Amino acid sequence: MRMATIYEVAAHAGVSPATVSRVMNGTAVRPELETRVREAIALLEYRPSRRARSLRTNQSEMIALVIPDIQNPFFTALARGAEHVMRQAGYSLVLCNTDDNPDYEASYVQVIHDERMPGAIVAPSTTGTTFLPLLDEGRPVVAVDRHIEDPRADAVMADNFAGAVEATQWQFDQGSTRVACITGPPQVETARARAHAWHEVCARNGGALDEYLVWTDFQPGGGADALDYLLDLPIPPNGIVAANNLTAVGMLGAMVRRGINPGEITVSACEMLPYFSMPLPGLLTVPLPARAIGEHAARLLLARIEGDTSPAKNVVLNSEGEVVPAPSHSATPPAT
Amino acid sequence: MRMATIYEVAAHAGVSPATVSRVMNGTAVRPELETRVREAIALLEYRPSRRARSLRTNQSEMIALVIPDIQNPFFTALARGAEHVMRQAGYSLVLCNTDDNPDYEASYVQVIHDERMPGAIVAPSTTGTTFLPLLDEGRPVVAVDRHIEDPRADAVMADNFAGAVEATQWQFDQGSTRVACITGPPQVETARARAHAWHEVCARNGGALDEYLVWTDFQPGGGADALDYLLDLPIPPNGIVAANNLTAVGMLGAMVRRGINPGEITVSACEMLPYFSMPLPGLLTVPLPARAIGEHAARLLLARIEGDTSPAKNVVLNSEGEVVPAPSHSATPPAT
DNA sequence: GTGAAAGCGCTAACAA
DNA sequence: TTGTTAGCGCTTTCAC
Repeated sequence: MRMATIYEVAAHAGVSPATVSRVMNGTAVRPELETRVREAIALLEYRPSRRARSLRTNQSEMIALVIPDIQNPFFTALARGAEHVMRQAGYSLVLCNTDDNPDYEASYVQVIHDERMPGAIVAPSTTGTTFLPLLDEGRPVVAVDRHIEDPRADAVMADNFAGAVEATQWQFDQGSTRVACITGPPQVETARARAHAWHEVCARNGGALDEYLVWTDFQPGGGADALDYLLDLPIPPNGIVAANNLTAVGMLGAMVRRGINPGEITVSACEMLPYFSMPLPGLLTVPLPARAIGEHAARLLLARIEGDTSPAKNVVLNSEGEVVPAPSHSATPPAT
Repeated sequence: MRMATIYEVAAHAGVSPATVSRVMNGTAVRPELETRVREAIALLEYRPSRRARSLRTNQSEMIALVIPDIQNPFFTALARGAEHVMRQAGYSLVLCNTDDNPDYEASYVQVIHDERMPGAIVAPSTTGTTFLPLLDEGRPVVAVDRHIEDPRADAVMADNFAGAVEATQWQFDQGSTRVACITGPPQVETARARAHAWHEVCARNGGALDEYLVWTDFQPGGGADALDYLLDLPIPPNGIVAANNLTAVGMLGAMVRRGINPGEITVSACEMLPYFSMPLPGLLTVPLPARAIGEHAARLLLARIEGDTSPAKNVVLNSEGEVVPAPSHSATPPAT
C-alpha cells in the first residue's frame, strides 16, 4: 500500500507543500488553511517520512546503545533506564551488542557513522579507542560503566570504589579475618577499582594477602573456579568479596556444590542478579545503580545533542542512584 | 568535521557520481576507473550515507524488536539471538520495550512506520491487533512467544504445551499426588497453553482440582502470592508447576521465607533464570529455547524482506530449539 | 561502460 | 502568511 507524501496532502488541501510542512512543524499558518491541511492529513493518514526529514535537516532520532552483553542483568537494567528517558524525548535506541569483541564494536561504530546517528551511549569493552572516530566527527558519546580515555567523552559511573569498600568492610564487621576478593580482568576498570578498594580495606584491617586476590573473566565460570582455588589454599579465606554479579552467582553455585553451608563462609557481592531474593545468611549485596546510570547517560546525551558544549562531565552515582560530588577514589592503580 | 559526499569522491577521481555509486554497489566499471575511485574513497574516508540511500531506494537496514520487558531473561535471550542473526545480515535492531503497555506498543508501531522500517519482530502484549496496520502496509511482522491473530503474520513459538506436559508429568513421576499450577494472566496465550497442559496431565492422573490452578501476573510477586494461597488451602498441594521463570523465582523465594525445606514440595518450572544453577532437590526446570526463537524469527523476517511471499509460517520449537513438525496442541482453550 | 539528469520526501531560503 | 524553488546524498533510467 502506497504511503501519502506531503505533495498529495498539499494537493488535497489546495495549498503548497511548504504550508503542510509548516502545519506539521508548528509554524504559524492561517487557521483556515490549517484546518484544511489537518483534514487532508487525517484523510490520507499522512505521516511524514522521518528518513526524508532526516536527510534534509541532517538530524535523526536514532541513537546507539553499545553494550558488551545484553544478557547481563546489569546492562539490561541500564538499557531499560536509557530507553525510558530516550523514548520520552522521541528517540529510539539501536541495540548494539558487542560480546566485548573489539571487531563488533568497530562495526557498530561504522553503523553509527553510516546512519549519521547524532550520538551514542557506550559501555566500552577494554580500551575505548574504538569510539574516538565518533568524537572526531563531533558526535557526542557518553561512556557508561567504564571510561573512554578522552576529554571529549562524558561518563556516568557507579561509585565502584565506595561499593567495594562497603562490601569488604562488612566482612570484617561480620568477624571475617581472612577476606579474599574475586574480581574481573585486569584490563577492566571496574575490576581494578573494586580490587583496589578491597586491598585498601584489608590493609586497614591487618593486611591484604596477595594470594587472596583472584582475577577472573567476570563470568560465572570464573567465579566458580576462583572459589575452588581459594578453598584449596593451605589457609583458605573465611570471607569472600565478589566484584560483580556473575562471579557472585558462579561462586555461590560452587559453594553449594561443595556442600558448604550458607554462612559458613561470609560472602559480599557488588551487585546481584535481579529476583535473587534468597535471604541467605552471611550474604551481603551492594547494589549498583544500573538503571539510574542509563537514565543519567541518556539525559546527558540529549543535552549534548541539543547543543550543550560545556566540558565533559564525569558523573558518579552511589548505590542509591544519587550523584556523588566527586568520585570517592579517582585514581585506580594499573593492573598488577 | 564534514563528511565526504559522493560528489567529492567523484571529483577527486575525475569521474561522475554515478560511477562512484557503481563501484560502491559492485556494478561493472572499467578497472582503471575503479582503482581511481577506490583511491579517492580511501583518501576521503568516504562512506555512503545510509539515510540518503534509504530515501532513494526505499529500503533500510533497521528493523524493530518489540518486546514487553527487556529485563526478563527470556526476552533478553531472544533479543540476543535475533541480534546475532540480524547483524550478520547487515541489519540493526531498534529496541522497543513496551512494558506490556498497549499505548507504548502503538507508539512504537508509529515509529516503525515513520522510519519506514522494512519489518519487525514482535512479542505482542495481549491482542496483537496493534500491529495490524503494519501488515496492512505490507511490512512483514514475525510474532514471537505469542501469536498475532492474522493470517499474514509469521510466528515462532516454543512448544509451550509439550513443555508444561513434561513439567507436570514429572511431578507425578516423582510421586506428587496433588499437583498445582501457577500460571499467568488468562489473556496471555502461553499462560493458557501451559495451564491447559497441566489440566490434561492431571486429568490423566486422577483428576485436576480447580482450586489448584492460580492465575497470576507472571511476575515474581504473583508467584509468591500464589504460593501463600496454595499452602493455606485446607488440603495444600505437594507439587507445584510454575508456568514461567518469574513466577518460579517468586514462588521459590516465598518457600524459603516460609521455611520450607527444599524437596518438601516438588517444584517444576517452565524456564528458569540464567545462572540460577543451584541444583535444588525436587526442582525440575524445563528450558525454553529463547535464543533459538530469536534466531529463527530473524531468519524468517529476512526472508520476507527479501521478498518471500509464501503463506505465513507457524514455527514451533522444542526445548532443544529444534523445529517441531506441528504444534503438539494447537487449540488452546479460552480463559476460564 | 560512462555521464547527465531526474527524483526519493522533506525543509528552508527567498520572494511575493 | 504563503508559494516557489533549490537541495540534502544517493541511485537509476536514459542517452551516448
